[in-house]
Amino acid sequence: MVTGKISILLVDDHAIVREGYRALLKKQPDLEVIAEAIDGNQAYQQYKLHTPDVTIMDLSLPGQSGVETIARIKQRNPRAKILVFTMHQNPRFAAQAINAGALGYVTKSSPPEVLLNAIHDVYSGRRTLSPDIAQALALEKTGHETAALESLTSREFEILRLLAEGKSKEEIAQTLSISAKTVSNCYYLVKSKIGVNSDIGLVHWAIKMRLIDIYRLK
Amino acid sequence: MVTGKISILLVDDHAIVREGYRALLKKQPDLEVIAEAIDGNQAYQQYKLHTPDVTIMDLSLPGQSGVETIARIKQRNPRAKILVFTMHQNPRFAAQAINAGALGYVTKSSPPEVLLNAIHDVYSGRRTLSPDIAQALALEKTGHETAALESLTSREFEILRLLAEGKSKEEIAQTLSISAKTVSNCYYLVKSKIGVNSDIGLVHWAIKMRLIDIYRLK
DNA sequence: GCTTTGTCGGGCAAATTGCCCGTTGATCTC
DNA sequence: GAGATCAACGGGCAATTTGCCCGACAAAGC
Repeated sequence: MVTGKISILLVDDHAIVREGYRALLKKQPDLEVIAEAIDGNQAYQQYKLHTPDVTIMDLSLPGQSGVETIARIKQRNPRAKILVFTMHQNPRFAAQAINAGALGYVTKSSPPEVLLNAIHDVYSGRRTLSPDIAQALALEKTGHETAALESLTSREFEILRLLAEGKSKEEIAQTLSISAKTVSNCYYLVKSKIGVNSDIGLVHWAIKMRLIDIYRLK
Repeated sequence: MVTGKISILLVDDHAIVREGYRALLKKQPDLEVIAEAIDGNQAYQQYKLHTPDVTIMDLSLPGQSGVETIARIKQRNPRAKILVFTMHQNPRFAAQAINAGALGYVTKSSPPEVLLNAIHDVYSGRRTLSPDIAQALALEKTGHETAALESLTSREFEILRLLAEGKSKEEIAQTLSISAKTVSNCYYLVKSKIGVNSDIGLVHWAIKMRLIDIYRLK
């Protein structure tokens, strides 16, 4: 950048949050917000247009999800530096975002300094997690219910999530291009692995494990 | 107030959002933030201390929920003017908040002017809803979801709740001293009445309708 | 009176589950 | 590089559950 400042693309659908960003970042002489977006598509377009040094992104966006948007941006530019800034304290969300290519993950309940530090970390290519998420991820490893979760293969996990979200086995079979029978078998394995014996138990488990966001259903 | 300004208590657990509020409200000569709180308890204490003209409150707070906090404040001072400002676009949340005593409900995706207008409305004792919520509530009245809920008989309702909580049909049959077959038939009727065709859909529906409290399960 | 409505259950074909199996291909190991 | 392991896939089939029908009975409404 000619200015020597770190250029930032902000992605958040809440006006008040963008207002907060501007107020906060304006005080920082080395940071400059060069563009904003309110959903995943806009974010991608703005990214293409400006190629900012750092993209700060919320995960709950209207339409295309934050995780999908991260993946899209990373596909275009694998060196894109993306910092997730979200209200979700669920370590699974963090894991998903990082897998999709985010370099950092900070929760909105963090103090402003944590965000500012994270921006600099991410700009320098360093991975960064806010303390609450780091702790949650560490604690999650020790819980016994998560033992079950980790025994699931990625395919099982995927199918479990789709089922818990309410997709039918046929829909899943179609979207994944596999037979309904495989979905059914996989479902059976998942239920025995997580120790439930009904669809309803499965949904409860998925909710307790925060695999699905019940407020975003339909 | 001696200042002649509208005094405001801000309740939100996200630092960036409070930052946004300050930046936004600072531009308004007639509004003044006199206190902030990051959870329900603090909100109540600050309310007692300052008795602000208007309390702006998020619903998702750590610990005690926003709705409970509203009720507590209203219990102390029934004339308290509370404006809910939250990300939740679910009209059921709005209905709950209003029942608890909130005077207004604005979503965080609303433009800043909507929030500012709402503050003035609430200060003047007028009920106010952001357009998206007003529309959703209006639609909900006519929507067949609540119609379905009201078409259920008390027995069906009871069985639906037990099922959604994860009880098996045999357990329900035993506790209600009826045959499992009757539970099954009832279940069938309920599903057709509420318009779902799977156990999972039923749980989702029950959650959306707040029939069960998922965080209180086991 | 008579009709409606809620609760209760039987019956039975169709669909689904529970649990087994084998095949493939990738990765790991010795 | 031969052999073991394991994820992903899907077939088979008995046992269960479902979807959707039916009728019985009692209470409430006109």
